[in-house]
Amino acid sequence: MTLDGLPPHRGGAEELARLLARALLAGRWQPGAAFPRELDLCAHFDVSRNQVRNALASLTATGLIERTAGRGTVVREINDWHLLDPQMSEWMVGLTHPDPQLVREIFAFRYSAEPVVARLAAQAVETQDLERLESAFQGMTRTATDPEARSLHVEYDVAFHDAIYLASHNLVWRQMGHLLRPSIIALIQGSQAQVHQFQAGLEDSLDRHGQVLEAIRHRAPEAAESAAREVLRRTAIDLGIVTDSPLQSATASPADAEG
Amino acid sequence: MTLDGLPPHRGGAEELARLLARALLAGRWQPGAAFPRELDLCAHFDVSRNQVRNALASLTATGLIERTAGRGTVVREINDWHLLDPQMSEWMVGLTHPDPQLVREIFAFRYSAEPVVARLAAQAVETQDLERLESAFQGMTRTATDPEARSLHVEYDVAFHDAIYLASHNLVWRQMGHLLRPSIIALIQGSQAQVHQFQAGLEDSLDRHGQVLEAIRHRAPEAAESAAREVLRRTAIDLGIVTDSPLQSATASPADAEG
DNA sequence: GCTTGCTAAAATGTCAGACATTTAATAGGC
DNA sequence: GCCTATTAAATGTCTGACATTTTAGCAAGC
Repeated sequence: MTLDGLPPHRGGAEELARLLARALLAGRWQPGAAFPRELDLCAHFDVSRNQVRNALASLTATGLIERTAGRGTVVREINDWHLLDPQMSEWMVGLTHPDPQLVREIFAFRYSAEPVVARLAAQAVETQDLERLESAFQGMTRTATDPEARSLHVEYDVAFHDAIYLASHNLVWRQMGHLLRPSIIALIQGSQAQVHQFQAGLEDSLDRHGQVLEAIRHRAPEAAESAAREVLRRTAIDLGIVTDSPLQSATASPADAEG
Repeated sequence: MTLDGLPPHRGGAEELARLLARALLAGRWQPGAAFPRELDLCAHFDVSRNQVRNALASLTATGLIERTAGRGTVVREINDWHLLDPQMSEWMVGLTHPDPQLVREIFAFRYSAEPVVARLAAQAVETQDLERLESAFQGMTRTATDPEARSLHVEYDVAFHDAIYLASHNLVWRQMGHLLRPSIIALIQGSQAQVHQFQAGLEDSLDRHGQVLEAIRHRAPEAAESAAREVLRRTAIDLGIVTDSPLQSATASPADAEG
């Protein structure tokens, strides 16, 4: 596979890295396949070798590619990707055709993790966290009825979930807020077709979010945990993931992913 | 703070990055403080600017430092560290004096997450996963009685827990196996003093690990979840973390970390 | 025929020096 | 006193040459 069709780029090595990363995330190269050589990239994008090397260094750090002196650059398989790297999340945002498997896997993770995080949040929450949660929730409410403000609504949605992770007051958990962004964005893109249905579901979704907020406000761990689970059930529907126990369906049949 | 006392290094930029990272992890510089300039590092370690820049690029990617053209390099605070980056875990291994807060935070995470992962593992486990688990458990058993083989025992311990994460068959969860290594290593180092007590506790620990294995083998999610929790309770004791509800104590008092 | 070893090619890795850009401090003019 | 140019200091970038690692090919020798 060559570089044909990849758009030109303006700006530094970051832009180039983003470009290549998104091509990789979209599955443009098979795992194990050879990645273009440095000089070819220099020629194709008309940039210095320095920029190419910096960009490739980022891709290496996120586990997308593997480089060996003398042999060249090869594309790594999806199991080796550092999905928890914030950089990776940035690259995923706005991906026009995200890998459906990736969306499912990330959601399955959230479905199992987020209730626990909500429980922790209810135990550790402080004033500042509540302010964040309330602000985000109010933003969601305000932008719910206006179809024009959908992208803004998504931002508040991300902020709300991120606030839950932050409220856990754990150094590790709070880093995972990044994962929300691509996941929620994918949600919004997937449901572009059925807007009416979307509007109907929004009320339900909003209500469930509110219950999480209330549970955390009252420092009720059990309630927060189950309320968060309810939110994610709603999200599963919107994502088009099988409605009953999406967790099972997403994790119990990876036999073909063993290689 | 200068570079005085940092040992010389032989070998590439990776070694240099490791050296600097461990100094940062050990708290040699205060958050927000200025990090040495490129040319100073070149002079002190007698390496090319290229190597220094490559090393600093790694530190930037893991969120340890922040660089700005013209201003210089500053040390970031612990909240911004990418604790989930595999690179970071590598750097942490064998840290002689790990930050106690860090150990507590990582353990608090494991305490909340690992039971859920064990539950998933019991649902998604396959033959290959069971083989990994059994192999690791047998290794733990074999090396339990011999005080000489303690470091080997730790390796099997890490392998056992990693196998649980792998058995979840989720792309996100399975990446977190890295977090185990520094956590478990810290455990072994912390209990170096009371060896007798250690030997006594080992039997208990081993027994609890075995119950997790059995629960997963029988595909019993509930049992796996509570068995995993029991393992971590034992670990909490060995880590010297407060025995009752370590989760609370580790997360409910971060008021001083707010800045 | 098989192995061994040398050689050459191709790829990534490293170096050194000059130059560009960004930022902050400083001096001067009004 | 405020605004603006100048200067210094730091990181960022470019370029060309060279080093190192890996692979493949080919040839000599058993």
